[in-house]
Amino acid sequence: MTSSDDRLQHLVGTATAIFAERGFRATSMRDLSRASGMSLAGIYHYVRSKHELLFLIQDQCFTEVHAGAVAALEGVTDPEERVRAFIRHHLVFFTGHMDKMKVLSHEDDELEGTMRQQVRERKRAYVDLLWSLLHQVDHRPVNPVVAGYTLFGMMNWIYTWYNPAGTIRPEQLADDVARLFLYGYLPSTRPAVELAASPGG
Amino acid sequence: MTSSDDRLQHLVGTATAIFAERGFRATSMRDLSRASGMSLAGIYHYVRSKHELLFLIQDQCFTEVHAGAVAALEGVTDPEERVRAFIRHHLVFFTGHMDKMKVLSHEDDELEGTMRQQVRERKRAYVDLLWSLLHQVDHRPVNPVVAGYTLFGMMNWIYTWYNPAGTIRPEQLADDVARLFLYGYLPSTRPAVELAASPGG
DNA sequence: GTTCCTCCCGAACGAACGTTCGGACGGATG
DNA sequence: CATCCGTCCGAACGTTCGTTCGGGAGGAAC
Repeated sequence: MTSSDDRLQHLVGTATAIFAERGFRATSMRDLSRASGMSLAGIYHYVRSKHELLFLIQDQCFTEVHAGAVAALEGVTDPEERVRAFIRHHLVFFTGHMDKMKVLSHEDDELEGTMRQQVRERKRAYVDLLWSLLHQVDHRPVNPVVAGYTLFGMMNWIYTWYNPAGTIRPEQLADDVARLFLYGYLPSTRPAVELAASPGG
Repeated sequence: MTSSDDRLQHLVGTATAIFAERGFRATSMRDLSRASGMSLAGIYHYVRSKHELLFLIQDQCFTEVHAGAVAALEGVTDPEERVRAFIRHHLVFFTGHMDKMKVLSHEDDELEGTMRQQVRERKRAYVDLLWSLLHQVDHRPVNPVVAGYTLFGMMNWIYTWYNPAGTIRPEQLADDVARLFLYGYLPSTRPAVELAASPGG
């Protein structure tokens, strides 16, 4: 009888959509009740509090995106290609799950105590993965700490402007960001051909 | 008798600090009353609503940062240098006014109606300024829209990690980000000397 | 001395919030 | 049949919220 688990996941999904649209604080349990079809009190059968709902979203999402990144790196050996693979996976995942990722990015500071700690740990694991990738490519003059946070900024900021229904395809976005981060905005002396010849162009 | 204006600015300053620390929605008017030394009702002598307080912060800050950028560009003619000057100004201003800028970045979607519209216009003017700068440098293969939003992501994300009391100096941060955006993380074939020789190093 | 205006506040208002209480329903168990 | 347990809910509880009300204090105007 997984129907109980299904109901919980339905609730988490509804909460994700509304938290993303309206923000965590601005969303009331009555909003969630209305949108999920459950009664106000019924929600508390599945979840201890409103904060636990946010915790479930963030915990699941970090776990998912971390596992996805690890899988995307499998078999890729060239350090530069590994960075590119990380960026590509992050952005394709992000654009494919905008509401989850917006809740991850925008409601970063709402949890407290144990829940906060556990999400922080999952986040740390994911961030450390990028850190290790960045240290394994040659980066002469740039502070790698600044570079890492800056890359996350490039990628995570998209929840403020990217429209999945628009003309920019996720893979194209991922390639642009990867090229931007690795080679910069100005035309470099590196062969542009090798970049334009990437699959799916 | 500017003492009334002073009191208002004191209030706006207090609100900026608390909104930045706790978030707009999580801050109550009673919090502001306590922190500003004014009575709860007294606040409403200076301000029509809690939202107007947020509006004043955002409106003033966008105006200030836009004017600062225009001033920073004055006399700079080389297109590439103009982009670098914009980045440098944005980051030095940001690191120097972290609370204002956090409120600008994080509480972007809280206003409604006329106030929202006016802040949106000020923001538009500032963003358009960067847009025009980016179009005037050679950027062969990269989508300028993606590049512009990405650059803002690089810069605005710092409110999530940068510690002004830490070891990274604002000017160093600004130079790193500028170099990262223009030339990328990988060592380019451009002379690194010209970058290392920038003033203040 | 009366009126007016600016500045300011204690106290309250109505609404909305997250959460809990007590119990209803239905299938499984003995 | 009685009992129990997982599922679910209407109604309420206590709190906090943004805002308003009615008025006081004090200086300026006439």
